[in-house]
Amino acid sequence: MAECFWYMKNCNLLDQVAPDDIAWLERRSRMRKLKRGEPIYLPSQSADGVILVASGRVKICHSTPEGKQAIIDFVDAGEVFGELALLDSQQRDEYAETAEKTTLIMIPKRELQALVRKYPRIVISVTKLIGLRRQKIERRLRNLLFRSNRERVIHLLIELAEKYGETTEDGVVLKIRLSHQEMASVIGSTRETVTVILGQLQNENLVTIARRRIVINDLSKLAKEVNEPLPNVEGNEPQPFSDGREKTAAGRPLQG
Amino acid sequence: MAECFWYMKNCNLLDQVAPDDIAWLERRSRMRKLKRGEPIYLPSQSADGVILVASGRVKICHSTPEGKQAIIDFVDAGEVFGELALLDSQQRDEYAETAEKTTLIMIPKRELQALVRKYPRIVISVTKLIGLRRQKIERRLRNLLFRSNRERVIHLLIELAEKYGETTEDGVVLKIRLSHQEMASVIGSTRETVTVILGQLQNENLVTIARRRIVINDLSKLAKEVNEPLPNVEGNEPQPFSDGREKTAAGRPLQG
DNA sequence: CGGGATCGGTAAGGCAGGTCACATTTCAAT
DNA sequence: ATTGAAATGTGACCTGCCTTACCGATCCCG
Repeated sequence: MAECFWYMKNCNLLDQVAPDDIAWLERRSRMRKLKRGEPIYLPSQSADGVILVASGRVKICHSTPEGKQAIIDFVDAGEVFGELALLDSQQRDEYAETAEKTTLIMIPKRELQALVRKYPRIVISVTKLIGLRRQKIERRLRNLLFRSNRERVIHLLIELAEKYGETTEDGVVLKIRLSHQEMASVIGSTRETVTVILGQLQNENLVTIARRRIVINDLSKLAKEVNEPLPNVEGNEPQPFSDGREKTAAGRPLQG
Repeated sequence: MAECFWYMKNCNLLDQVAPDDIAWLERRSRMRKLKRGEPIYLPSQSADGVILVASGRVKICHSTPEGKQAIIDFVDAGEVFGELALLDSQQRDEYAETAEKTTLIMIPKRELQALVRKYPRIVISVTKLIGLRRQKIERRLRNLLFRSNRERVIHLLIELAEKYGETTEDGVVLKIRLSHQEMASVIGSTRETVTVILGQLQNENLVTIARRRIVINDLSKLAKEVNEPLPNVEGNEPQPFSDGREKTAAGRPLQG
């Protein structure tokens, strides 16, 4: 359980909390280790707390009546999800599953609320978190409405570059491995179409894919094609963090 | 300006604020009266505060490079928008325009922050507001991915019924007037397609449209077709408010 | 390191829905 | 009421992409 403590210390939501209190929270949380592709919660289950991803990666999904899987979001190590449970304990209407071997820490709502009483600042962090995720979703909505599948793929690549990209001499390397099927589930398309489009982008020398490793050779050309500004990517632009989990800056936004 | 005061009193975000403080806020806010179809802010403008819709209705939009208008959300009288400006003063990447003759109250960020210092509770209300909107957007995302245009139209009708519906003996009357073009802009389709689909739904006696007034004759059948639960509609189910602006309930969710 | 499962590539065929074009109706302002 | 503007209804055409089918490559776990 010492590792659990460490994970929680590294969660930006808790970075203003004294170690003693983290230890207290830790004792009241539950750790789960899951293999790839295992369900975490189902849509019918009521939300009973917040979940911290200690290691691995989680997919937030939704299934259409015809059985197609839509991926709403990915949650990486160090990030929390299910945070809307803090607002109302309604049923969730999405489900979550692991995208790879993953360790989770389940933090009960009740204990977190107690912590909030001691550290009111946490509310601000939570607000920021929810707001940033909302901006991300709004952006995805915009990038889907009226967009062709090629444009959707390009938008996705740009998003991935922002979150997982690292600039090298070859271009922007994406430090995430996604199957074509998963990409299709994100953009609302089919596996075959994604395959074809990625093939085209390779022929045009815009991207290079080898062994499930995506390298974007010409990010600015991609961005220009869909009228997006050139995003910040790690190892390039001055701004070091732009992936929605920057160091929370002691969340002064509403206070002054 | 007395009316301005009244509007602010009726905004659920401010319902815990003493009248004196509302008056103070009012003196520092600016009122704008706009005709239908006028721009409120453009994507390039930086966000400098929150905007309260005193009367009328506002559209939050986004334009694709090809000039198609996507409608992200409607904001009705009594609701605020631009609230993400409180989190970070980034540029907005959407624009807002009036959907009809509208009166707005522009509340500067600075003054609202001062008010937050006196009423920390407001943060909770803001969090709830942002969270509810996020749930709404996530739902729209789900309802667009992998859905045919017919299904999208039906999902839209159900959403409208929840927010604007009133149950009568004829069925659910939608107290909002939308053009086919506007509906198309919401679901990412074209005006012609929406026309055809609404015509089909009329032939199937699912809806009746007369003089831009939409009446849903068989909401449960519509809901069943897209595997949605039957929504609460004003004048029918026990729960009186379910439109995302319920009386805020002094927002106890994070406090215990 | 071997073998089953998952993933990637390709092609033919069909259809939902976008585009264009035009007629008619309804709305709102004078 | 009059009239120009906006919204609606409808059809022909065409294309993007979904569907189905199949096969080779790659991965992963025992």
